[in-house]
Amino acid sequence: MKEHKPLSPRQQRILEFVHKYIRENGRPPTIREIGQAADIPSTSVVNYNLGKLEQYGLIERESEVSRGLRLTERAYELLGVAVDAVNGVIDRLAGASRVIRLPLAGDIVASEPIEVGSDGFSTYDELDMIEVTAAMLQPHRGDLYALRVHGDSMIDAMVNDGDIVIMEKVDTARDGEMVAVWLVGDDQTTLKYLFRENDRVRLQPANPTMEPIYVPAEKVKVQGKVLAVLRQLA
Amino acid sequence: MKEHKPLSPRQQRILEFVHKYIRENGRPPTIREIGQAADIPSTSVVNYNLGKLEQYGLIERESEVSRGLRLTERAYELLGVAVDAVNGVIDRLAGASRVIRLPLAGDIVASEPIEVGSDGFSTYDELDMIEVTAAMLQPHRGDLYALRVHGDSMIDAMVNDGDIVIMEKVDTARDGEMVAVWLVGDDQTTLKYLFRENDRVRLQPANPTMEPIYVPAEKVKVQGKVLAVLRQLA
DNA sequence: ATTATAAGCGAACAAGTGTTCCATGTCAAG
DNA sequence: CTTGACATGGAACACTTGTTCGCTTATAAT
Repeated sequence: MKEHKPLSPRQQRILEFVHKYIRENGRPPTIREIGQAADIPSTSVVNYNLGKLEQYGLIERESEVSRGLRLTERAYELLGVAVDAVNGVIDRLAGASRVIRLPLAGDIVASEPIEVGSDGFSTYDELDMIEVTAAMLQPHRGDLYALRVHGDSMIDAMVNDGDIVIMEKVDTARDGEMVAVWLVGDDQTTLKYLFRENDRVRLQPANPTMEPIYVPAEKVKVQGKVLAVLRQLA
Repeated sequence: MKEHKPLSPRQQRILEFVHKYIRENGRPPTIREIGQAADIPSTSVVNYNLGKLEQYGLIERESEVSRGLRLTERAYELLGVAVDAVNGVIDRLAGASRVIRLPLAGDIVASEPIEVGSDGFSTYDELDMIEVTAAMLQPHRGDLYALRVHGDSMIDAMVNDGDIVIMEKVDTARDGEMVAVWLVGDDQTTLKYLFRENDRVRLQPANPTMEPIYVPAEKVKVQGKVLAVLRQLA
């Protein structure tokens, strides 16, 4: 029978961190990552405490292997996650609609109009999908798709190179909505807030320090409505 | 659109091995373990082929991190595990939650430092939670939390009033990472890319048309690392 | 046949990560 | 108060693991 003593606060923190790290990163943490998370400045103290957790049967270690650490069944019981895990899975399966998968339909660059298929994107390779939580998106009628921004030309829209823009496939928009428009004659796609003023259109940049542009209405082709912008930092 | 070519036999073997190894070991394999399993005697050939799989969107890698490798959704689908038994589904869901709930810990404004609870955000109202898909986030060690931007002061970070910033609670950062820093003396929070240069810090705006600022290192307090920016359009 | 590109390979190097050493501090038992 | 067990911490070391270099071979395109 393995020894079973109360865990020290540090050991408790280590165990919880390891569990969370594995769940969120798909691999165990390093000694140094554990030390940082548990406020232990010395790798030897982390090693010592891991030795204790191993002695208590809560973890298994592999010698001289990077990330050679795993939680045992006993650890999961101690952490109370067996039941939580099942409930979590049921919750997630039931709530599957909370994640929406969208086709990453291509790039958006200033010098080209947005090209999308006319049949609901079924022509796209289904493997290029983006997942977003439903809460990120407004109610919408048109099909949704995602575009990745290519280049610095969308800076006035507060959109960076590499950002992902979630679009609704519409060709009309209400005043105040942010849209992707193709400017006929200028041969340019731009993302701006759209306002109709008599027979021209005011296109208002998202950056409040920048001035709007005014374009004859017939030169503005709405190509989609912007619902969200997603930016991952490398 | 990501390149999508038929996988070479070696790439197929690598992918299958990686999947099996993760399932059976609870962590990704090393370059050398992959080489041994796929009969590839050279780590640079393994590295080359992993680069190809990454290019095809089948894996994600992390530079200079041991076992810094993960399979993407696309890879799981290509491997045909989406139609596997419930066990497989639970395995995937338990192993990599697709939705992560984060506390919306408050606002970020230029004139105040970021204030976060010291006890893992348990003090926050559970109704103020943000959900993001796991794919949006880099692997991380610190706790995560979300802040809503208040005001126009983050424009140089390409972040708008009302945007949500996903933060990792760290107080140190590597060069090139985007961080929230409190500038002592200036009484200002700013979001910028951080680079150390001798005894001062270069803070580089996200907007490529803007110039960096240089600050003595002791006046820079890192308050968190920016992992993602989410923007909902009204 | 030639050329360009893709893929392969061994070796060295760089960086990450686990282990060990040694000294010090804390605490409980006697 | 002393002693022994336990825990801590910094530093160095040993080893693991990822990346790069320079070259060769294979394959596809012309």
